[in-house]
Amino acid sequence: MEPEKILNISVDCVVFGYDITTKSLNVLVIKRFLEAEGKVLVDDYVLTGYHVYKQETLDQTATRVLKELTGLTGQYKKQFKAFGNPDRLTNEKDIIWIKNEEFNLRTITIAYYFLLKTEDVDVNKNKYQAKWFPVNNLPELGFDHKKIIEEAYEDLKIKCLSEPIIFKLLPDKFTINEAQDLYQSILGIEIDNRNFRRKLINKKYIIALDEKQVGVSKKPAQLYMFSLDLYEKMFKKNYLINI
Amino acid sequence: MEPEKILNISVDCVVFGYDITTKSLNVLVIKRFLEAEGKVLVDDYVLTGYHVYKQETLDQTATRVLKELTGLTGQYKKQFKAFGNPDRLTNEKDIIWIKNEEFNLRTITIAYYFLLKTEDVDVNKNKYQAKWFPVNNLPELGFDHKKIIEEAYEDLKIKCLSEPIIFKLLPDKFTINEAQDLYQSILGIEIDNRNFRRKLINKKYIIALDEKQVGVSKKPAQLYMFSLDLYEKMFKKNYLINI
DNA sequence: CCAAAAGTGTTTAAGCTACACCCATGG
DNA sequence: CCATGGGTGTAGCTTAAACACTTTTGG
Repeated sequence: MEPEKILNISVDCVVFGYDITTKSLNVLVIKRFLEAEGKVLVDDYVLTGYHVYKQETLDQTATRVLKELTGLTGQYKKQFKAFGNPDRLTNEKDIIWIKNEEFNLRTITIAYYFLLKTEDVDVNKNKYQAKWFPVNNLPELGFDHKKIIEEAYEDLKIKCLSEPIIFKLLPDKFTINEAQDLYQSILGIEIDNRNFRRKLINKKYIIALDEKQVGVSKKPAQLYMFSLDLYEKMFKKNYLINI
Repeated sequence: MEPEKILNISVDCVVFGYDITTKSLNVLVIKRFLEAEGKVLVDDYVLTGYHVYKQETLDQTATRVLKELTGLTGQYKKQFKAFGNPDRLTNEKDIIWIKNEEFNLRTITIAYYFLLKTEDVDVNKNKYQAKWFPVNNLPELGFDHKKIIEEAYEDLKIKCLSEPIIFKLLPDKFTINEAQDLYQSILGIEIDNRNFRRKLINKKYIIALDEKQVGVSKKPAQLYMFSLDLYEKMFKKNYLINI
């Protein structure tokens, strides 16, 4: 039996997945479709989310929602904002949709984002018809979910500059150029390869492995890994005022 | 008549006030006191907060709570986190207290912080018995409010390094040394006066006024102001990766 | 004239920016 | 042998960090 739900509080999850082959930062959304008397009433996408259970923390709700959607656990997650405007679920389509759901029209949602790799999710046999879209080319989205995604993306852009979270989006073993491509995708900028290389390789917590890429046509690149252990050991808060 | 409340969703406000004379970053809290049969049951402090009304945004709730407490409007505010652990209101004292209030035991709170000057609040004739405490020397606090304050403070520490929010804590006209003292209070560090001075004075949006301090014994210092207008005009996002 | 706080310069080191070509590999 | 992406070095400039004494003013 399902635990008791809090009907007016939900968690919504912005699942960011990086596709290393297409160099695309994507968001995982699910299909929302409803028809009646042969007419399509609702046909768009939404974020995955769910009510908070009476006996769980918000973090637990987020973890549960991600697992239900993707089967994954232990991924990087961050609570970034609560959305609670009175009109956030009151577009025409949303109201039609909510009629079919056990949903309070005045629901506040606590939004999280997750960082993972697109390849870790098997969207083909997904019961929610989950689908990846590039964060810069989103489909029509229900509720206020476009806004939620945009704010998650802004938070991610800022956070990736000061914390080593990009490695959550990369495979354990990656090349310098892959890391550069990722930054370029997230930030939408061009980075000088020589400067970026030097910067990364000089970090003691970026470890060159005794391994190179295999199975690539052309010159295989040196593989590196990120050591969270070393990062935390040498981490020193710097109070650089930069206003 | 009071608007309809959402009984399980509240907003709590961490009001930071800087006291320029004592160089202390303070938090405004209100008294919580209850006795029965001559015995003191509850005697501590809490943040100000209130239920969200059915027809208002979360930001509006926060603004309303601050106005109710201080009479002030238009102060800098930031929503920084939602707190929703199932056990966050279940300490012994909290349960006693909640019996007297129209409060759901499973309430989720959206926490905001405000930045202002202690002198802008008249605590003496405050009906909530509001009181300032240094953020590093807080009294006993009810609910999970100690944790909320600590997380607000952490957010403020990070944010003041990259955004010109300290000027919300200073008078319109301030001296360089006052700004330095403020940074030192917030961050708990010592800053070299010559380096700090040069840094600030070189900013085009820090404007030297044709005015000096008056009424001070000893040498009166040059007054400056912060121009938000100029700041925004010259603001250029820099994508410095610093991991 | 004295106490107190304001204000001032220089040197060194680190790190960012800009910039163009050769190399190694697999096919 | 060639196409492709991997990999490399330097010089100039900006900015941070470290450091101690003089000046101005009100009382």
